[in-house]
Amino acid sequence: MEMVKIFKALSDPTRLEIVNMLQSGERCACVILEGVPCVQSTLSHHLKILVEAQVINARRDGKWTHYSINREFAGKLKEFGNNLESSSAIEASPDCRCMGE
Amino acid sequence: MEMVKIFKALSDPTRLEIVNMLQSGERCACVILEGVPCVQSTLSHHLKILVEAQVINARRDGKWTHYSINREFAGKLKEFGNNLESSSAIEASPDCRCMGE
DNA sequence: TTGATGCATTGACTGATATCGATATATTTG
DNA sequence: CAAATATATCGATATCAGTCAATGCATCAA
Repeated sequence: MEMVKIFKALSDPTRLEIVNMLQSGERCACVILEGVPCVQSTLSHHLKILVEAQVINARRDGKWTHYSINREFAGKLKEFGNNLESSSAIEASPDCRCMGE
Repeated sequence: MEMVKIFKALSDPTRLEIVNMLQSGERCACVILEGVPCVQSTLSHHLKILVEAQVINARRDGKWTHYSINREFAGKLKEFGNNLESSSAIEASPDCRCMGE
């Protein structure tokens, strides 16, 4: 269920764009806003979803909030990919019911 | 946009369950149905979304259709995770407008 | 060819989600 | 304190997505 929340957070073009933007380092919301095709309130909403899914971190600094990629999230996603890659090597389906007929 | 489609496909509990199921090898739809809390028509819908996102492969074999993890997808996801992990090491935000003030 | 089986498609319903404008809150500056 | 700035929240709306029952369409077996 945790991974569902992560994938849901990533399943929006604007939010994925935000994540890409943060790949070059921490950014505050006002700078992110300049690179995203929506108004401030919508951006705030997207950022909240990304934070709640623990995809990104929020760091409050006075007037500004700075956002960055969450390392643990990056690790989880990599692990998920690794597991998939090894399992996709399995071609047979020994215990598929259909096979026994 | 391709990754958005992939993440959208993975952002549903039932579909993620299907992907997990396929980690132990290829399965036909009738077997997948047994491990999933929905009726056959709904399952068919979910499988279609996963196939269209190229998350899984469909292999028709007479009456049955067998599904398996798509290797290329697994690679893409791993790569995405790798990129994130390296970029998340960057703590500074040298070109954030807010920093210069 | 007829009936049974596996899977796909359609249509209707419902709940979730993205979006925006307006407004609120918090912080800094004068 | 008042004005300005950065961000968050709220309320409304419109579109999207998940679910099911019913039905369609192949394929296989008798």
